[in-house]
Amino acid sequence: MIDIKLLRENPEKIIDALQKRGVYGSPKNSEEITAMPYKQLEGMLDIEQLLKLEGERRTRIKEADELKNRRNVVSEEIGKLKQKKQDAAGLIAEMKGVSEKIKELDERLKKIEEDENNFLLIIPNIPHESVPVGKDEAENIKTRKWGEPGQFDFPPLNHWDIGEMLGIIDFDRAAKIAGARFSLMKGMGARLERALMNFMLDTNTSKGYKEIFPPILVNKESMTGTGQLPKFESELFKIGFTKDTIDFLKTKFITVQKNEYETMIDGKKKKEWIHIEAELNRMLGNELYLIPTAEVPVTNIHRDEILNEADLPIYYTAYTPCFRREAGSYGKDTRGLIRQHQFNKVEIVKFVRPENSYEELEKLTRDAEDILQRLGLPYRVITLCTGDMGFSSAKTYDIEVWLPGQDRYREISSCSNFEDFQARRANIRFRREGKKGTEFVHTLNGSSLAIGRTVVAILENYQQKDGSVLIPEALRPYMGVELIK
RNA sequence: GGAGAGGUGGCCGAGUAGGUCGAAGGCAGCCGCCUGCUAAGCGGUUGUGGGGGUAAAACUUCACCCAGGGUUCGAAUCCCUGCCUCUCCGCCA
Repeated sequence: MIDIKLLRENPEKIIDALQKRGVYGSPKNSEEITAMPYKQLEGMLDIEQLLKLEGERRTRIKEADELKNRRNVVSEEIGKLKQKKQDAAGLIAEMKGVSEKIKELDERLKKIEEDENNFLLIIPNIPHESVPVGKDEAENIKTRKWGEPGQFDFPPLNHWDIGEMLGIIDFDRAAKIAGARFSLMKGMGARLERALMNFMLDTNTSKGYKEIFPPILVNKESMTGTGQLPKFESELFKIGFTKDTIDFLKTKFITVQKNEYETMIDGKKKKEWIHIEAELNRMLGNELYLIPTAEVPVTNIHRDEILNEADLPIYYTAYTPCFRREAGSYGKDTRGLIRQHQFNKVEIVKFVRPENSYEELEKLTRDAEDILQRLGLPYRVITLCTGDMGFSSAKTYDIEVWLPGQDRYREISSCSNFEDFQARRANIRFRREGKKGTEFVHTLNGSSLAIGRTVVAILENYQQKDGSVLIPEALRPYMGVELIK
């Protein structure tokens, strides 16, 4: 979330950021924004509208606070009068009116704050000044390269062919069990997943990352904290009813907010009441989401906490399965392990002081690269441009691994500094030694690495002419074999 | 799933026949004093967020005693709903 004070004082900075990301402008439905800011999800962000909301918010606060002050003062007087057994009927009558007025104002204020907050939640982060300005992935910058793509004296195969030939990946049965974009790993394939997970976790913990094994179902607050919600709900798997279903039911029942029905209790007919809208909201509030990345539960470990300066930096690493709907990528990567609804990943997450978060981003990226180096997989590092960066990120490096079967580099890790964007949403603060007040921490994370894609890289880079696959040396202790054949 | 108990400031812990409670007391922390040093002792001080105010402070005001509603002139205190924790019974990996 962006800082509302920054918006107030330097709106041009926010506008500039949105322009660089290509999402600034007046939406067509501007008259609807106040009521439903999320209607802008696919469109442009009209900052002037937001400023108007903010101005109104402050006016209303002033009005309500003055009345509340009056109520507090007079109520105390009434108390004193009553103790002295004196008459206070006049004051009480007056306060009755004041309280009603306050209630009215508070309701309006609440609505304004909801609208404003909903708006703030869909504004992306401000890119760091070092991020190249560009409109899409074509303008990303190749930052560095490690290793050279290997030369093969035979035509290298795709990983799915290798996997099926070796009998270690079974896509057909995975489709039978679950559907498209799922995989079934068998024998040395399953073993390879497990080996990579342990190898990555061991490597990270040896560098001081604390190992975490978090819940993989999380609530709405956690998803909002890291930025997946409200904007990217369609990317997530959800347990229970979806928002669409609830919204549909609401439109059906909205005219009958209170329903009476008969029920049998102890053999007697009894009338009961139910608030349908309240019930639906409650159902929606109880939903859980499958995590798309360990970033979500791990970053939310410290949600609503005030950390000590001495606790920072905090380094975590976590293995989790990850779940993604991959809506809107129907034609892409339909074969193989590249794009799955469920995949494994080892993640690293950092909570740091603001002044060294960029230094920490470099270190974090190097730590992710180190895994690839130890596995002997050639890669390059890409600095994403403003138009290609994720919603929550201020700066992102993608690491792309060389895949001979596809004759190209493919993303295997994404390392980002979110600055205080997530910390503000998730309310993660720290207190400086000897200073009053609190500050938001900076959060960072990166994959180290996506395990499924690492399997792809190993199969394709280490394939042999006879169809077998050599195991990288660093992995042999975990695999127990040197070769899959 | 059934029965009961409870959720108060960094921690412990008062406060439930509603009124001056942001909240007694203790611990921890901070600042002084004292002491050769440490400890003990003495005095003072210490929450978060929003609004106004300021160059920044000072200052001022509102809100916050799990969350959301309600009753009331007024709620930590009363009522409803939800969430969480604990104990017992049942069930279960």
